[in-house]
Amino acid sequence: MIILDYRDRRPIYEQVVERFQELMATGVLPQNSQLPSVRSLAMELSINPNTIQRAYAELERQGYIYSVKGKGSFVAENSRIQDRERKALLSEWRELTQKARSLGIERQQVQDIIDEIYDEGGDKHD
Amino acid sequence: MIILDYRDRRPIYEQVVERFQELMATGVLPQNSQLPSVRSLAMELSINPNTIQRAYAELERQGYIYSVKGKGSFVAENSRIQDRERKALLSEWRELTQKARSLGIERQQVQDIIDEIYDEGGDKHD
DNA sequence: CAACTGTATTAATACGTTTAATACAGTTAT
DNA sequence: ATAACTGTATTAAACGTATTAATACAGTTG
Repeated sequence: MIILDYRDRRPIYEQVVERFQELMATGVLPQNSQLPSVRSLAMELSINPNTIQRAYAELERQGYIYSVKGKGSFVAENSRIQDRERKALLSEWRELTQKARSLGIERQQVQDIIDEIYDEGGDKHD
Repeated sequence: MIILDYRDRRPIYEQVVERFQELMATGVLPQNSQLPSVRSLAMELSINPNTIQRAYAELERQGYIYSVKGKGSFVAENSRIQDRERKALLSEWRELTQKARSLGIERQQVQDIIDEIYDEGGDKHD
Protein backbone atom coordinates (compact mmCIF):
# COMPACT_ATOMS: atom_id res chain seq x y z
CA MET A 1 0.00 0.00 0.00
CA ILE A 2 2.81 2.36 0.91
CA ILE A 3 6.11 2.36 -0.90
CA LEU A 4 9.05 4.48 0.18
CA ASP A 5 11.50 5.94 -2.28
CA TYR A 6 14.80 6.60 -0.61
CA ARG A 7 16.13 8.37 -3.69
CA ASP A 8 13.35 10.89 -3.24
CA ARG A 9 14.78 13.90 -1.49
CA ARG A 10 11.60 14.61 0.39
CA PRO A 11 11.41 13.31 3.95
CA ILE A 12 9.82 9.93 4.60
CA TYR A 13 6.98 11.29 6.69
CA GLU A 14 5.99 13.53 3.80
CA GLN A 15 5.94 10.65 1.35
CA VAL A 16 3.69 8.75 3.71
CA VAL A 17 1.37 11.73 4.01
CA GLU A 18 1.11 12.15 0.26
CA ARG A 19 0.55 8.48 -0.37
CA PHE A 20 -2.33 8.31 2.06
CA GLN A 21 -3.83 11.44 0.57
CA GLU A 22 -3.83 9.69 -2.79
CA LEU A 23 -5.38 6.54 -1.41
CA MET A 24 -8.14 8.58 0.20
CA ALA A 25 -8.71 10.86 -2.75
CA THR A 26 -9.13 7.94 -5.13
CA GLY A 27 -11.46 6.14 -2.76
CA VAL A 28 -9.19 3.18 -2.12
CA LEU A 29 -9.44 4.08 1.54
CA PRO A 30 -13.14 4.74 2.17
CA GLN A 31 -14.49 7.07 4.77
CA ASN A 32 -14.06 5.87 8.36
CA SER A 33 -11.89 2.98 7.34
CA GLN A 34 -9.02 2.28 9.66
CA LEU A 35 -5.41 3.05 8.85
CA PRO A 36 -2.67 0.67 9.90
CA SER A 37 -1.50 1.33 13.43
CA VAL A 38 1.52 3.52 13.98
CA ARG A 39 3.64 0.66 15.16
CA SER A 40 2.57 -1.94 12.63
CA LEU A 41 3.11 0.35 9.66
CA ALA A 42 6.49 1.38 11.02
CA MET A 43 7.36 -2.28 11.33
CA GLU A 44 6.16 -3.02 7.82
CA LEU A 45 8.20 -0.18 6.32
CA SER A 46 11.19 -0.88 8.55
CA ILE A 47 11.27 2.63 9.93
CA ASN A 48 10.84 4.26 13.30
CA PRO A 49 7.32 4.55 14.74
CA ASN A 50 7.97 8.22 15.44
CA THR A 51 8.16 8.86 11.72
CA ILE A 52 4.71 7.38 11.17
CA GLN A 53 3.50 9.23 14.20
CA ARG A 54 4.58 12.45 12.57
CA ALA A 55 2.92 11.57 9.28
CA TYR A 56 -0.38 10.75 11.01
CA ALA A 57 -0.19 13.92 13.07
CA GLU A 58 0.21 15.89 9.87
CA LEU A 59 -2.69 14.08 8.20
CA GLU A 60 -4.86 14.85 11.20
CA ARG A 61 -3.76 18.46 11.29
CA GLN A 62 -4.84 18.79 7.67
CA GLY A 63 -8.16 17.13 8.37
CA TYR A 64 -7.60 13.98 6.35
CA ILE A 65 -7.91 11.59 9.28
CA TYR A 66 -9.01 11.52 12.87
CA SER A 67 -7.35 9.53 15.64
CA VAL A 68 -8.80 8.03 18.76
CA LYS A 69 -6.54 7.04 21.59
CA GLY A 70 -6.69 3.33 22.22
CA LYS A 71 -8.64 2.68 19.03
CA GLY A 72 -6.74 3.85 16.01
CA SER A 73 -6.67 6.34 13.14
CA PHE A 74 -9.49 6.61 10.63
CA VAL A 75 -10.26 8.31 7.33
CA ALA A 76 -12.21 11.53 7.77
CA GLU A 77 -15.26 12.53 5.80
CA ASN A 78 -14.37 11.69 2.26
CA SER A 79 -16.28 14.19 0.18
CA ARG A 80 -14.33 17.06 1.64
CA ILE A 81 -11.07 15.28 1.08
CA GLN A 82 -11.72 14.58 -2.57
CA ASP A 83 -12.89 18.10 -3.11
CA ARG A 84 -9.78 19.51 -1.52
CA GLU A 85 -7.50 17.23 -3.50
CA ARG A 86 -9.13 18.15 -6.75
CA LYS A 87 -8.86 21.84 -6.08
CA ALA A 88 -5.21 21.57 -5.10
CA LEU A 89 -4.41 19.57 -8.19
CA LEU A 90 -6.28 21.87 -10.54
CA SER A 91 -4.45 24.84 -9.12
CA GLU A 92 -1.12 23.15 -9.69
CA TRP A 93 -2.22 22.09 -13.14
CA ARG A 94 -3.18 25.61 -14.12
CA GLU A 95 0.20 26.93 -13.04
CA LEU A 96 2.04 24.34 -15.04
CA THR A 97 -0.08 25.01 -18.10
CA GLN A 98 0.71 28.70 -17.90
CA LYS A 99 4.37 27.88 -17.65
CA ALA A 100 4.02 25.69 -20.71
CA ARG A 101 2.55 28.52 -22.70
CA SER A 102 5.22 30.95 -21.54
CA LEU A 103 7.81 28.48 -22.82
CA GLY A 104 6.21 28.66 -26.23
CA ILE A 105 4.56 25.26 -26.21
CA GLU A 106 1.78 25.18 -28.78
CA ARG A 107 -1.82 24.72 -27.83
CA GLN A 108 -2.13 21.79 -30.18
CA GLN A 109 0.62 19.97 -28.34
CA VAL A 110 -1.06 20.07 -24.94
CA GLN A 111 -4.35 19.36 -26.65
CA ASP A 112 -2.93 16.15 -28.09
CA ILE A 113 -1.84 14.95 -24.69
CA ILE A 114 -5.25 15.59 -23.23
CA ASP A 115 -6.91 13.68 -26.03
CA GLU A 116 -4.50 10.84 -25.56
CA ILE A 117 -5.10 10.62 -21.82
CA TYR A 118 -8.83 11.16 -21.82
CA ASP A 119 -9.69 9.07 -24.86
CA GLU A 120 -7.95 5.79 -24.45
CA GLY A 121 -6.22 6.48 -21.14
CA GLY A 122 -5.64 4.11 -18.21
CA ASP A 123 -8.49 2.92 -16.02
CA LYS A 124 -12.13 2.88 -16.97
CA HIS A 125 -14.73 5.03 -15.36
CA ASP A 126 -18.23 3.77 -14.59
CA MET B 1 16.39 39.17 -11.71
CA ILE B 2 16.77 36.56 -8.99
CA ILE B 3 14.53 36.46 -5.96
CA LEU B 4 15.08 34.09 -3.07
CA ASP B 5 12.22 32.61 -1.11
CA TYR B 6 13.35 31.65 2.34
CA ARG B 7 10.03 29.97 3.07
CA ASP B 8 10.75 27.61 0.21
CA ARG B 9 12.13 24.40 1.62
CA ARG B 10 14.41 23.82 -1.30
CA PRO B 11 18.02 24.91 -0.92
CA ILE B 12 19.05 28.35 -2.14
CA TYR B 13 21.45 27.06 -4.76
CA GLU B 14 18.61 25.06 -6.30
CA GLN B 15 16.34 28.07 -6.45
CA VAL B 16 19.09 29.97 -8.22
CA VAL B 17 19.55 27.14 -10.69
CA GLU B 18 15.86 26.96 -11.48
CA ARG B 19 15.49 30.69 -11.84
CA PHE B 20 18.32 30.90 -14.35
CA GLN B 21 16.89 27.97 -16.26
CA GLU B 22 13.66 29.90 -16.60
CA LEU B 23 15.40 33.07 -17.71
CA MET B 24 17.28 31.12 -20.34
CA ALA B 25 14.33 29.05 -21.50
CA THR B 26 12.18 32.12 -22.02
CA GLY B 27 14.94 33.93 -23.87
CA VAL B 28 15.39 36.69 -21.32
CA LEU B 29 19.00 35.60 -21.14
CA PRO B 30 20.11 35.13 -24.74
CA GLN B 31 22.74 32.75 -25.90
CA ASN B 32 26.28 33.68 -24.90
CA SER B 33 25.13 36.51 -22.68
CA GLN B 34 27.06 36.86 -19.47
CA LEU B 35 25.72 35.92 -16.08
CA PRO B 36 26.51 38.05 -13.05
CA SER B 37 29.79 37.08 -11.46
CA VAL B 38 29.82 34.67 -8.58
CA ARG B 39 30.85 37.33 -6.11
CA SER B 40 28.62 40.13 -7.32
CA LEU B 41 25.48 37.97 -7.35
CA ALA B 42 26.32 36.65 -3.90
CA MET B 43 26.69 40.23 -2.72
CA GLU B 44 23.41 41.26 -4.32
CA LEU B 45 21.52 38.39 -2.71
CA SER B 46 23.34 38.75 0.59
CA ILE B 47 24.50 35.17 0.60
CA ASN B 48 27.81 33.37 0.50
CA PRO B 49 29.72 33.21 -2.81
CA ASN B 50 30.13 29.47 -2.33
CA THR B 51 26.40 29.06 -2.71
CA ILE B 52 26.40 30.80 -6.08
CA GLN B 53 29.47 28.84 -7.00
CA ARG B 54 27.54 25.67 -6.39
CA ALA B 55 24.56 26.87 -8.42
CA TYR B 56 26.77 27.78 -11.37
CA ALA B 57 28.63 24.48 -11.14
CA GLU B 58 25.29 22.70 -11.33
CA LEU B 59 24.14 24.79 -14.28
CA GLU B 60 27.36 23.99 -16.08
CA ARG B 61 27.12 20.31 -15.25
CA GLN B 62 23.68 20.27 -16.82
CA GLY B 63 24.92 22.09 -19.89
CA TYR B 64 23.01 25.31 -19.38
CA ILE B 65 26.06 27.54 -19.11
CA TYR B 66 29.78 27.45 -19.71
CA SER B 67 32.35 29.18 -17.55
CA VAL B 68 35.73 30.56 -18.44
CA LYS B 69 38.25 31.24 -15.75
CA GLY B 70 39.08 34.91 -15.53
CA LYS B 71 36.24 35.88 -17.86
CA GLY B 72 32.92 34.79 -16.48
CA SER B 73 29.94 32.47 -16.97
CA PHE B 74 27.86 32.53 -20.12
CA VAL B 75 24.62 31.09 -21.46
CA ALA B 76 25.18 27.98 -23.57
CA GLU B 77 23.63 27.28 -26.92
CA ASN B 78 20.05 28.27 -26.49
CA SER B 79 18.13 26.00 -28.83
CA ARG B 80 19.17 22.96 -26.89
CA ILE B 81 18.24 24.58 -23.62
CA GLN B 82 14.77 25.52 -24.72
CA ASP B 83 14.22 22.11 -26.20
CA ARG B 84 15.24 20.41 -23.01
CA GLU B 85 13.10 22.67 -20.87
CA ARG B 86 10.08 22.07 -23.03
CA LYS B 87 10.50 18.33 -22.91
CA ALA B 88 10.93 18.33 -19.14
CA LEU B 89 7.87 20.48 -18.66
CA LEU B 90 5.71 18.46 -21.01
CA SER B 91 6.64 15.29 -19.21
CA GLU B 92 5.67 16.81 -15.89
CA TRP B 93 2.50 18.17 -17.42
CA ARG B 94 1.48 14.78 -18.76
CA GLU B 95 1.94 13.21 -15.36
CA LEU B 96 -0.17 15.82 -13.66
CA THR B 97 -2.88 15.47 -16.25
CA GLN B 98 -3.05 11.74 -15.69
CA LYS B 99 -3.31 12.32 -11.99
CA ALA B 100 -6.16 14.74 -12.65
CA ARG B 101 -8.05 12.12 -14.60
CA SER B 102 -7.47 9.49 -11.94
CA LEU B 103 -8.98 11.88 -9.43
CA GLY B 104 -12.10 12.03 -11.52
CA ILE B 105 -11.64 15.50 -12.90
CA GLU B 106 -13.72 15.92 -16.03
CA ARG B 107 -12.19 16.50 -19.41
CA GLN B 108 -14.28 19.61 -19.86
CA GLN B 109 -12.80 21.14 -16.77
CA VAL B 110 -9.20 20.89 -17.91
CA GLN B 111 -10.33 21.93 -21.36
CA ASP B 112 -11.78 25.13 -19.97
CA ILE B 113 -8.52 26.02 -18.28
CA ILE B 114 -6.58 25.48 -21.47
CA ASP B 115 -8.99 27.65 -23.39
CA GLU B 116 -8.73 30.32 -20.75
CA ILE B 117 -4.95 30.34 -20.77
CA TYR B 118 -4.42 30.00 -24.49
CA ASP B 119 -7.17 32.32 -25.65
CA GLU B 120 -6.85 35.46 -23.61
CA GLY B 121 -3.85 34.42 -21.53
CA GLY B 122 -0.95 36.56 -20.27
CA ASP B 123 1.74 37.78 -22.63
CA LYS B 124 1.45 38.17 -26.36
CA HIS B 125 3.32 36.07 -28.81
CA ASP B 126 4.89 37.41 -32.04
C1' DC C 1 50.27 45.60 -11.20
C1' DA C 2 45.51 46.12 -9.58
C1' DA C 3 41.08 44.49 -9.97
C1' DC C 4 38.41 41.77 -11.79
C1' DT C 5 36.92 36.78 -13.23
C1' DG C 6 36.24 31.25 -11.98
C1' DT C 7 37.71 27.32 -9.06
C1' DA C 8 39.13 24.49 -5.01
C1' DT C 9 39.52 23.29 -0.25
C1' DT C 10 38.85 22.92 4.68
C1' DA C 11 36.39 23.85 8.85
C1' DA C 12 32.67 25.35 11.55
C1' DT C 13 27.80 26.09 12.10
C1' DA C 14 23.07 25.37 11.63
C1' DC C 15 19.04 22.88 10.67
C1' DG C 16 15.83 19.17 9.71
C1' DT C 17 15.03 14.25 9.58
C1' DT C 18 15.27 10.04 11.66
C1' DT C 19 16.23 6.88 15.21
C1' DA C 20 16.14 5.32 19.97
C1' DA C 21 14.27 4.62 24.28
C1' DT C 22 10.88 5.47 27.17
C1' DA C 23 6.60 6.75 29.46
C1' DC C 24 1.67 7.60 29.85
C1' DA C 25 -3.26 7.03 28.54
C1' DG C 26 -7.21 4.75 26.58
C1' DT C 27 -9.52 0.30 24.48
C1' DT C 28 -10.51 -4.56 23.97
C1' DA C 29 -10.66 -9.42 24.81
C1' DT C 30 -9.57 -13.09 27.88
C1' DA D 1 -7.36 -7.34 36.31
C1' DT D 2 -4.27 -8.15 33.10
C1' DA D 3 -2.18 -8.67 28.62
C1' DA D 4 -2.00 -6.79 24.22
C1' DC D 5 -3.31 -3.76 21.57
C1' DT D 6 -4.19 1.41 20.25
C1' DG D 7 -2.52 6.84 20.11
C1' DT D 8 0.44 10.46 22.17
C1' DA D 9 4.44 12.93 24.28
C1' DT D 10 9.20 13.72 25.36
C1' DT D 11 14.21 13.81 25.37
C1' DA D 12 18.61 12.77 23.40
C1' DA D 13 21.62 11.25 19.99
C1' DA D 14 23.07 10.45 15.20
C1' DC D 15 23.20 11.80 10.65
C1' DG D 16 23.09 14.25 6.31
C1' DT D 17 22.94 18.45 3.87
C1' DA D 18 23.04 23.48 3.20
C1' DT D 19 25.33 27.38 4.27
C1' DT D 20 28.86 30.29 5.88
C1' DA D 21 33.64 31.58 6.53
C1' DA D 22 38.23 32.13 5.29
C1' DT D 23 41.54 31.35 2.25
C1' DA D 24 44.29 30.20 -1.77
C1' DC D 25 45.30 29.65 -6.67
C1' DA D 26 44.67 30.56 -11.67
C1' DG D 27 43.42 33.22 -15.62
C1' DT D 28 41.87 37.92 -17.93
C1' DT D 29 41.76 42.82 -18.62
C1' DG D 30 43.00 47.66 -18.52
